Amino acid sequence: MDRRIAKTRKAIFAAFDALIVRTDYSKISVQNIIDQADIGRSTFYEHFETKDELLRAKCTDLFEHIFVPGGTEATHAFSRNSTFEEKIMHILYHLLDDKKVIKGILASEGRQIFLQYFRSYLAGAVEKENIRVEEVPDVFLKNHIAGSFIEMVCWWADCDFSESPENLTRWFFCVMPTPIANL
Amino acid sequence: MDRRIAKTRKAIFAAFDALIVRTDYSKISVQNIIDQADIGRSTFYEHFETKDELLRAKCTDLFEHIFVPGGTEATHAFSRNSTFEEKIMHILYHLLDDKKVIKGILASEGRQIFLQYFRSYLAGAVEKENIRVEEVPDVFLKNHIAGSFIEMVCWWADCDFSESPENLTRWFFCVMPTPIANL
DNA sequence: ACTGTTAATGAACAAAACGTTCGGAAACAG
DNA sequence: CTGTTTCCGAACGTTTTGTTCATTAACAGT
Repeated sequence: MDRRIAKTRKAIFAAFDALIVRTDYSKISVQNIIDQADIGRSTFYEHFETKDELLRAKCTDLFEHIFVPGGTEATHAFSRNSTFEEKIMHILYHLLDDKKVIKGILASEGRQIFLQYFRSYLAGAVEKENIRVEEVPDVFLKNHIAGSFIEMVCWWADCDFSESPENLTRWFFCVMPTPIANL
Repeated sequence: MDRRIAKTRKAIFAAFDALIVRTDYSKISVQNIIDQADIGRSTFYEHFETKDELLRAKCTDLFEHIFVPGGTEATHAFSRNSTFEEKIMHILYHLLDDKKVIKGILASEGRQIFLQYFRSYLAGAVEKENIRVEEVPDVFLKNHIAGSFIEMVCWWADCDFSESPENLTRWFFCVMPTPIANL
């Protein structure tokens, strides 16, 4: 509503993005963000209690865009009736959009918070697919699928996203247990 | 050699263990460790430059015991001629020995450092197995195997290690791509 | 047992980052 | 036009950090 609020938030997020691509998260002080955003000290604290909370807000922002169908943008649609494979690829394409920021976060101490959000959103998505593998408990399997996917993305970021989402998706299904290929 | 050094190091490690099982890593100050270990302030800094370095030393200690065959103790032997499956189980049993500390670390901000060490030791172990899956690059596959294993361990810790290493091992091979079961 | 070396002590210090407060200026909504 | 909300930024107290140093105690080798 109030343009001032939106403006300040935007400036803070932009400042954070600018800093995270070139500085380790742990080395970024609140003052750095304030300077980069060109706002007053108390203003920052009126918006976020801590630096971590800012990162959390950033993650929410990021993953809402990726996982929530009715998001503001319709860049790559996440339609409810797409296959599991299509959903996987959809996520990878989205991550590619913010690759610099994501690589920055993953390479820093912000990684943990980021992965926590990633995992929780991903768990929701995996939950919806009805996947079974004989002799293996469901919770175990779900953790394995979400976990492997996350590990793959981390690996992807490590090598600067230098593989196509198509390749990743194909390989991912190759290393999944046999029953999953048939979806 | 010098008993004083060994004594102090031991006291610091013990203090760290005692604190990590009941306090989040990020909330533990160097002073806390000093108080718990009952040593002088400067003494701590003569042994470790930072709290993180202490955690790293702790991780080295932990994983050397698990992964290096010629370790001081021969509790569970990690013989070179055991199968991949046996090695997996061996690691799980070792982790169980320190479950409280490991759970503490994994639930805190120390998680990242811990996992970094875990990953690097594990990569070495996976490297030695000659594993292939058709159509999938080796580096990808190795990352998948090490990554899945780590995710499994994190999940295990999350549910308080309330599953036997035997079960975990069995399930783990169930969800691995087919060619791996034949080893 | 003697002796030169090394470690432990803890008070004191400077520096950094944090999070809060507050009075005044500017922007907002209706 | 007006009452409300946000922004500003200097100032402040707090916490934690990592270092210094003179003193005391423990050690290893002969």
